[in-house]
Formats: sequence, structure tokens, C-alpha cells
Amino acid sequence: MLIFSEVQDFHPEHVFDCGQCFRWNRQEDGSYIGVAYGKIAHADYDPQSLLLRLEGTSVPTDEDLWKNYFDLNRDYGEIKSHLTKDDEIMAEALRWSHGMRILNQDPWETLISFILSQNNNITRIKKCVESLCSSFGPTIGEYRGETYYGFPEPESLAVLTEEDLAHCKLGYRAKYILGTAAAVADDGKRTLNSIAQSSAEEAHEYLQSLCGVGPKVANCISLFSMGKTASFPLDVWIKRVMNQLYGIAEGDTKAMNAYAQKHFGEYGGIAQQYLFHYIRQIDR
DNA sequence: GCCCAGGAGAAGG
DNA sequence: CCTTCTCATGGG
Repeated sequence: MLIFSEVQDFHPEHVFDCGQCFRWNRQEDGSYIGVAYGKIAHADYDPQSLLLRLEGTSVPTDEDLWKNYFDLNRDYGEIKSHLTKDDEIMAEALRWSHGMRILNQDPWETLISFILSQNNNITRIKKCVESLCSSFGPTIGEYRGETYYGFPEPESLAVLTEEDLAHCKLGYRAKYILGTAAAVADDGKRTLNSIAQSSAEEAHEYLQSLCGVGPKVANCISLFSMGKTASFPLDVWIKRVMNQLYGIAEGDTKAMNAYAQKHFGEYGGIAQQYLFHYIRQIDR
């Protein structure tokens, strides 16, 4: 059990149900159970303290790893005051998403998950990812009567055929998964794990060379698993925000990116996540 | 039956 | 460079 005390700017629903991750599920008591870095994790938050129970086989409670996973080294209060300066829209958005934090997830898992996200909805993305894990990932243990599976390694996916993947119902994205798994397995994850230290431009160049990865997915990967906080993923929801709330012409993606760069700057991705969670809450 | 979902790739200007 | 079409799948 890990206990992080005096954690500010954290709300489980904002963190786990904002669309950045697909393997955390809300429990009746408001806590969340998920799988990350090959561990079954049970997270709970009582104002100020984040409690993390880690289950499964060998459980090294690597405090620094999980502290970084939840991005607890970053001062979100300062970022929020910066973003809300002269921005009433952001101030309103934060009433709905003030406890969101950008998780620092595993690059490989994030890569595959967001290839599956294209032209798809979050409920079904979660089913696709879970199906991949239970079919081709390692069994990592049982917790409260449920069996949990880790994310399959590139080598485990690279040897498959489209027929092997058919029951996962990935649609046309199956061949993207196979292509990208082959490329990453061939490279031994080396480039993928090292470009987090490179510039955002270099990271995007490599990511977009992979099958099924375009500008939007590359931005999600670099934001959610490589610490590139300026990355600004432009999806259908954010295009809606930029048009309807910020008044930018519908479809003018260049102007939307330029606005983000100018007004949100190095925290474009964090701003984007606040707005994403906000528009999805009020649009239902 | 239609439209939509955290889009990308291919084809054609 | 840009625009348009197509690509599985499931839910509303």
C-alpha cells in the first residue's frame, strides 16, 4: 500500500474517466481498479490523500514510479491559474475538471491504445484494449474474484494474423496493430522508449512513421506517455470546443493549433484535457 | 435505415 | 499542398 499525502488538484473521476486511459474502472464506492505497468492497482482518494493498493505477483512498491505515474511532482494549481488568466471559458471548464491530471503511462500500451481510438468511442475502445489483453497478454493475478491481464508485448502481437485478431473486433484497425507491432518488435522498443527524451518534433516524426499513427494519435501518445505537455490533440470534441466556445472557424485546424500554441503554450495538452472532459460532461 | 465515435491512408486534384 | 472517400464495429 502506497499513501501519498497532501495531494492537491486530484479527483479520481477527472483523472480516470477523462479519456486518457482505458484500463481503470470505477467501483461502487468511487474508488478505481486498474492495471498499469503490469500491476493490479486499486486507487482511492479521501480528500488530500491518494491511497494505492498494489496486488498480484511480486509487488515492488516502487514509490517513485507511481508518484510519476500520477504526475504528483507537477504543480497543477499553478498551471490552472496560468490557464485561467484572461480565459473565462477555461475557468468554467475547470469547474468540471479541476481534479484532472495527465498520467505518465507506458509508451507501448499508449501507442496501441490510441491507434485503436481512431474513429471509435471510448466505451468500445476500452473493450478493444481489454480483449487484446485477455487474449494475448500475461495473466498477472486475481483480485476480488476477477482475473487481470497485463498488456501484451510487441513480440506477442507481431506474430499474429488478422484472423487471430478477428474476435477482438478491432475492425480495420487490426492491420494497423500488426504493422506497428512488427515495427516496434523489430526495434526492440528501443526507439519508442528513447524518444521520450527527444524533442516533441522528433517524437512526432517517429510516431507518425508507424502504421495507423497520424497527427492526432501522435499527439495523444506524446502527451500521455512521453511528458510532452505542449502536445495538443485535435479530435472531434476539441474541434467542437474551438469552434463553438472559442469562435474559430469550423474545420480550420491550422487556426485551432495556432490558438492553442499562442494561448496555452507549453501546457497545451493539459488545457486540452480540461476542455475535453468539460465538453463531454455538458454535452450529455 | 441513418449518424456518430479521442482519424488515418489512399486517391485525386 | 489540399480535399474527399473509404475503412469495421457497435450504440443511439
